[in-house]
Amino acid sequence: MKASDTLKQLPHKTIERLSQYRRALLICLDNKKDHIFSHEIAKIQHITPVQVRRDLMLIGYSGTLRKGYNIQELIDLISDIIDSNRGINVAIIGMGNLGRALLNYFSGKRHKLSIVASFDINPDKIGKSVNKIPCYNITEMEKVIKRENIEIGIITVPASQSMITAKQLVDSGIKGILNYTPKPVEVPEGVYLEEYDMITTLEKVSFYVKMENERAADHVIQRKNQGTVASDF
Amino acid sequence: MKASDTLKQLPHKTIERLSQYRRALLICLDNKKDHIFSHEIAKIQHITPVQVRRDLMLIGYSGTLRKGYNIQELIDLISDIIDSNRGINVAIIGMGNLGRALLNYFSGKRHKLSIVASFDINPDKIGKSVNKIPCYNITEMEKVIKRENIEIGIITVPASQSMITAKQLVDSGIKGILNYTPKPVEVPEGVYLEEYDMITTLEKVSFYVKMENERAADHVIQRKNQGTVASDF
DNA sequence: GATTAATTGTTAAATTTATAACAATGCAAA
DNA sequence: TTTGCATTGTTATAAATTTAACAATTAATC
Repeated sequence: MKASDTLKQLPHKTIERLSQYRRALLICLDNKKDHIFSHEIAKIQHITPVQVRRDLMLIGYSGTLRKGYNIQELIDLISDIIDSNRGINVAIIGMGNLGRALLNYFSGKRHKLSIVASFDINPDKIGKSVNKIPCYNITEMEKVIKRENIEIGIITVPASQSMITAKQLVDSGIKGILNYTPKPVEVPEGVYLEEYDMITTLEKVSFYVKMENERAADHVIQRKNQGTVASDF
Repeated sequence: MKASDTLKQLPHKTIERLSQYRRALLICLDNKKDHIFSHEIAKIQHITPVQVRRDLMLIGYSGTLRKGYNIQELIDLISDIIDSNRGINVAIIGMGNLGRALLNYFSGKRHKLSIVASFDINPDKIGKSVNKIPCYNITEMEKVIKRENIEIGIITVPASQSMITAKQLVDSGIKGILNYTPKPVEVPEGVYLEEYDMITTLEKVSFYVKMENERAADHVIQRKNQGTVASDF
């Protein structure tokens, strides 16, 4: 089995963490250190050192005993694995606040992942540029996507438009879609889809805060009961 | 064991899906149907019907055989589970594009989860309102958080400020933090933290698109090789 | 009224993911 | 130089999550 085959079987969670390791390592580069221990990476990412070592084992990277991992080497290896050699072009559909936020956020962050176009229906936006990325009319989607060799589309239109937008993207030959609207879309086999709705994350935080509140309240009740029992003596 | 204890042990993934089910069900409410099958929910969420049924089993909800689940009942039950009775107040720290996007996105969406304040350091923003939510100076954070009984903070400041912001939130007595910056933060025990970096999701899509491209290229090579072999005869 | 097909609810099995255990190694201190 | 200790790499175990299997049941059809 080729090395590339092994990489194809990397656990999904490992892929996510590799992206996060690289991000953390890029920040570490500034700090004049050239090596980092598994427990240091782990601390940053709120996970265990074992998990870090196991992930690195899976991608075949070896550190130096009692010295840790070479930061630059590790960044390069992770980049080899998760980046595409020739680079991948991305478009954002919907230049509202979220679209602009993503555009600012990504601009120039990754060599191999470039946002090269945005789309909107608002005439005030069409024809202008944000961060040097031109905004096209949505009606030109297929033409631009093919011309610019765009493979990934990020959907940040209003929820009511998410499905039609996904269909347009698919019809334009897109390979992957990242949907930020709260309305799930459907894509045919062969198009990779990631749904990401921000309300779910907030509701999850809310749930665990609620749980913690209730747990704390229960403890108060228990202490009160104990107190009552004790005073009976 | 009390029913509430069972709920405390709901798998994390089930919590996330419950939030998503509710969102989907709320959309379905419009469509004049009053019942929905597990396979219909599953289709919307890109998961299997079994998973849906199993999640609903865990929260103790029973549907009607061959008729499905009552949409309104199910919405109400999920709300009972994931919402806090008395409601939870939320603040957004950082009124850039992302902060504004989240504010617009959430406004009025959930009864029990209200964004009640935002913070920034830009004098042009302080004192004004977006979607009727006032923007305060970050220096007033502790005062406002205590006065407004804010329990959750969403961090959308520039990455360089994420750590100091998290510390301020913790010092103000926050219970949960949702960090949207690419720089992980640290919080003490008892504060629930969810990191969400948008670049990880995009890089994951990118990785699987790359893999699919390589797989397709491999197939072409295989076909070519087969062709070559065949032509030898 | 009997039969068929579809759907739920639940237990069991499989898969995925995370953690623990520990041998091997080599740096640092004695 | 030797000893102790921290750290890696890896296998084994455990936990979490998903999927499968299937009995039970009821609505619709014949």
